Amino acid sequence: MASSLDEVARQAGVSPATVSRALRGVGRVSEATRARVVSAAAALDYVISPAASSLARGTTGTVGVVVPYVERWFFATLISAAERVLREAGISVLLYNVGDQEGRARFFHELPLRRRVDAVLVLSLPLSASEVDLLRDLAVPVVTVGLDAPGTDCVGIDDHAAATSAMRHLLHLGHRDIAFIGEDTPVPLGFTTPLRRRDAYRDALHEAGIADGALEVPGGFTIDGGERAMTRLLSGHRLPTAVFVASDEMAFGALRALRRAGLRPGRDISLIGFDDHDLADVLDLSTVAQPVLEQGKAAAQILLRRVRGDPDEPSRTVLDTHLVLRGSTAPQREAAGEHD
Amino acid sequence: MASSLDEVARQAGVSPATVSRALRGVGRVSEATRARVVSAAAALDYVISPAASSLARGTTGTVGVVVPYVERWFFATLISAAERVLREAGISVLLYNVGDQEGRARFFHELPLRRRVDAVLVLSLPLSASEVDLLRDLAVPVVTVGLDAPGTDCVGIDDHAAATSAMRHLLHLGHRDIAFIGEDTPVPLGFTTPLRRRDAYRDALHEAGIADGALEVPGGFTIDGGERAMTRLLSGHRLPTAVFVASDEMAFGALRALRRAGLRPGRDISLIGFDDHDLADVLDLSTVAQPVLEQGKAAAQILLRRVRGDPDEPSRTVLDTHLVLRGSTAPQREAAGEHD
DNA sequence: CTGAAAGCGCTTACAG
DNA sequence: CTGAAAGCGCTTACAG
Repeated sequence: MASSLDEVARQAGVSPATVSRALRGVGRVSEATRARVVSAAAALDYVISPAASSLARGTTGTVGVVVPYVERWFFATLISAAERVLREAGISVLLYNVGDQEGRARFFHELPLRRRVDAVLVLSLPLSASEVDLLRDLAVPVVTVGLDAPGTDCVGIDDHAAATSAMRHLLHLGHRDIAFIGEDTPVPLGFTTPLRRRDAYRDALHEAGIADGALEVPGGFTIDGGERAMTRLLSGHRLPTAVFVASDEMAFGALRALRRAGLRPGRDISLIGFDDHDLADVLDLSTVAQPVLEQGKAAAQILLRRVRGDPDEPSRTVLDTHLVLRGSTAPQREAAGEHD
Repeated sequence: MASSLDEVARQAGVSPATVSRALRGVGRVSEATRARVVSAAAALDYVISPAASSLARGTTGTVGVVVPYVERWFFATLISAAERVLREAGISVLLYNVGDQEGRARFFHELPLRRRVDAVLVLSLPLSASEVDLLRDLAVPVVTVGLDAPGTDCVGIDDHAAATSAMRHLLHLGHRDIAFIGEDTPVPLGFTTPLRRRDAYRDALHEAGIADGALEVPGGFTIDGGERAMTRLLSGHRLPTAVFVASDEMAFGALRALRRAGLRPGRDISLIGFDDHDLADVLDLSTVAQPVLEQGKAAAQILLRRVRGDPDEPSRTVLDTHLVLRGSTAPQREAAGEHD
């Protein structure tokens, strides 16, 4: 097995150059010759050597996909959508999962992508300015999802508008005592998602004339973090009647905290999440739906265009979101919820 | 940028061969020479060309990870664990997500892995006999998780024993009318997981003297499939008092069906799943926990050993499972549940 | 310890 | 339309 192009050439009675052309469909090759080459290649079970081809051509037919947490639904779904588009285009996907600090530091230090890929897809991996520079030094197209990295093609949603719709929903239900579970730790440049959702929370309160009522708790965008945040809210001196949680997974954790406290979402306290996770429906969680598959797909398609040489200016693609109302949000009850 | 080994050689005043040796730490190179080479490489920001190196050496420093559904928690978690081990060992991971029929057919037809990887990791992708052969033709080590593919290193759990523990739990609680949601469609060779869990279900009933009480519904291992299956059970002429669901995600769907029917898990009907999904706790679902991260990690470590030339016979690694009891299972109530 | 040389398996102008 | 030749950037016996 593993016969070479030269063997195919010998078998077909032509030169290696002709085999190369015939098999890739480039240059002028007579139909008869092409047929001979193709059947010789088939007979020998010939497979091109990607390394040799890559060395000679200078491109790799491979892209790098960088992601912080494959194991989380959001990222796994993005990967799934992107990988599909790329695979169907005959492009291989190198996966780098670098959510933890050291993994990420090492990734940017060693940059295993160097000379290995034709393009890079960064999926909601917070990037510092110097990290953006490092990626740019790769000298290949970079497409990002959920970031604002200068010089890259950006795919995302309007986080502020989406979060605002969640807040308006709660306000329309009569809630005025609304808490926010999100992230307030300083985040790397360009990863504005948590901040935008928080700003929308603040702005909505402000707009409703209850700006001084802001109650924000960090949840770290994990299930456990969401649970801790909600537990903190439950043990605070002021119990909100509703909570806007910046991600569904944090909201799942919050639901667990409620269950443990014997409280029923919707009835005792309203909860709205963000994402429309696969399981939001199972948990009866109201949420802001964002098109995750579509974002992964769009990003991959842009990447394909870039790999094929599209010279346009960096693009910005903003996809739509919408509210999905379920049992976890309900009108504020007249009597209850007044703790202060 | 992208300087070559030759430039480093010139800069360091040595031959390319010496640079190659010095940088990779093979062969005899004097300390002084090595230092000169290293600093020249650093000064030139030299990065080896993977393609050239791979072509010259015949290995790729890359492994292929094949998986049916990245977007599902179980697979995403396996990937995460395996990718980490491999990345930390300096090995790149090519991801192939081929759950759908066509994608999978095309994958095995084109075998994009050929000449591209040093080894393959197959994560719970049902393989037919001919597919196993195709992988073997790759002539690289193959490690599998959750399969019984001959000639490969297998990592997994004892599905029969694990499922038996779930059944025993239900039987101990006094349930005798126990249904099973799993998969009964013919599955490809070697993917015995669904069958083993089903067999354990049947065997347990048999052992308990209620063999004629088997009630099996297919759920396709998806959330929606689980919901449909449970809905079917709920509309059947015989309502079980407990259900063993062969995966947590199907159980989540089943929970949704229960909620829609106004039934409460644990009180009205007992439910036990399989996996201990991240969200099983949030949903208060009793389940059989299997060590997913550990399986991914173990598989990757075996893969590493193989890549490094371990000539041992194919190995079989079986990891432990354990019951996790939560609110979705409860004792059979004396009066209720008698429908037939 | 170090270098010259061949070779890994393709691709691509350049001729014809 | 087809071929000879150089080149892509490493690695590895083989000498010394």
